[in-house]
Amino acid sequence: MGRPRKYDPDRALDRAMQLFWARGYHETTLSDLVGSTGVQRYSLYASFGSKDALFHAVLDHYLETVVARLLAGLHRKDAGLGEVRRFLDQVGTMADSGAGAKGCLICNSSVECGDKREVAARVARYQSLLVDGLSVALGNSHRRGELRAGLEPDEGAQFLAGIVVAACVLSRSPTGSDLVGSLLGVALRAVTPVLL
Amino acid sequence: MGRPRKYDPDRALDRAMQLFWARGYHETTLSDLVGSTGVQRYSLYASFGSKDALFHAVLDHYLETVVARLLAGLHRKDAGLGEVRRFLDQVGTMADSGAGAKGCLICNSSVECGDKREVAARVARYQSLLVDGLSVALGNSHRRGELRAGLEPDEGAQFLAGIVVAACVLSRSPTGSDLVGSLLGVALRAVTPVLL
DNA sequence: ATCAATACAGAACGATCGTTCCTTAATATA
DNA sequence: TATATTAAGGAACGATCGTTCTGTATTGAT
Repeated sequence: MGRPRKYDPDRALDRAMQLFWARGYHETTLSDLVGSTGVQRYSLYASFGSKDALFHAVLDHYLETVVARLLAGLHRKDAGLGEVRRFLDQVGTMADSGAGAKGCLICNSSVECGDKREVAARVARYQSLLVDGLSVALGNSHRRGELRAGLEPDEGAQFLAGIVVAACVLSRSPTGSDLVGSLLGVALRAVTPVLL
Repeated sequence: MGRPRKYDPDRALDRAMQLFWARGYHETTLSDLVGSTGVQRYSLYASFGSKDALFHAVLDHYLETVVARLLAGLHRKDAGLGEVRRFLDQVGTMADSGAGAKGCLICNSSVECGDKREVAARVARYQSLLVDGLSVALGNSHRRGELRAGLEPDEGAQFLAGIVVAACVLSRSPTGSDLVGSLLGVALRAVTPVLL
């Protein structure tokens, strides 16, 4: 009953995500969101409650779409070093996307407002998704003898998770993105056997 | 001539640095700075010009004090793998400093407002200081045969610079700081010879 | 056709931001 | 001692922030 809404909330959520991703939480204003989504202020509040609540919804949306898609390969039961390599390649490609690289929304938000409980929870979830996926893949690799000698799968997973975070952060700065190639290359070699 | 100022500008700069470091640019207000430095608004403007200008001065101050002290060992002419190890140990200690870990002011600022020219310039300077210092040390190590076979010094320097950035970023989140140990440990092993 | 319910559109709100003005106090110099 | 100069202290400014209110339009149900 009542007048039907003229906009698609999911579409608005996606546009809001792009904005927060590119500009960060503080530099994204309600006016920006209104302009980019085409949804009026009041309607945004009716749908999401507040700027903070919208931001949290955006973080969840990011986890469910961008992160899930990126980690899909790693969470396969039989994932191995091949999936790890493909995953790192994807990260490298994102970092190489030029001057407009936005990095990772979760990593950015962790630095910018990680002291807020609701954000910290999403950051924790992101990190555990990342570490767990890598851990599964490296565990399989370990059993198959594809892993660097002396490297525990969990240790390698924590290491590579850190590498990914670094790649995301570095990709946001013009001078930093030059480092991503070496970072990912050496990291991958560090987990693969010497004779492979 | 004229009334002498009651405060020490350098002391104020240092207090301002602590505040920006802990809270970031956007969440640090002029009122916060007045409260923490004990210097009145007008005097802050007289000394530094604006919030932005103060922030840039703070970044320079950070580079000249915190970063310079941290990199001092690496920039010694005869620096080698020992200095690299000590440097990474210091980074790890900073990351382990508990829940109140602030990470690195430059890395934080790069993520939060790296799109501003004045900030990007400091970020670039930071990254080149880091890479150059590591490059010198790894170059010496290479000549002494202390470096992992097949690893170019410059490539290793870029790799380790990325590791440092990751450690700084991860140290700001409670769940991330758990990863720093593995990150630094595996990274150090990745640049040292297998039989060492 | 009428009514209840919902959304739209935009004005307007209080709070807070960075910044500046104004008065008073304190010093160096003449 | 008188004066010029600079800083302190605090009120006040315009702008912009996130948020809410008001009136109108548009639908489903009775």
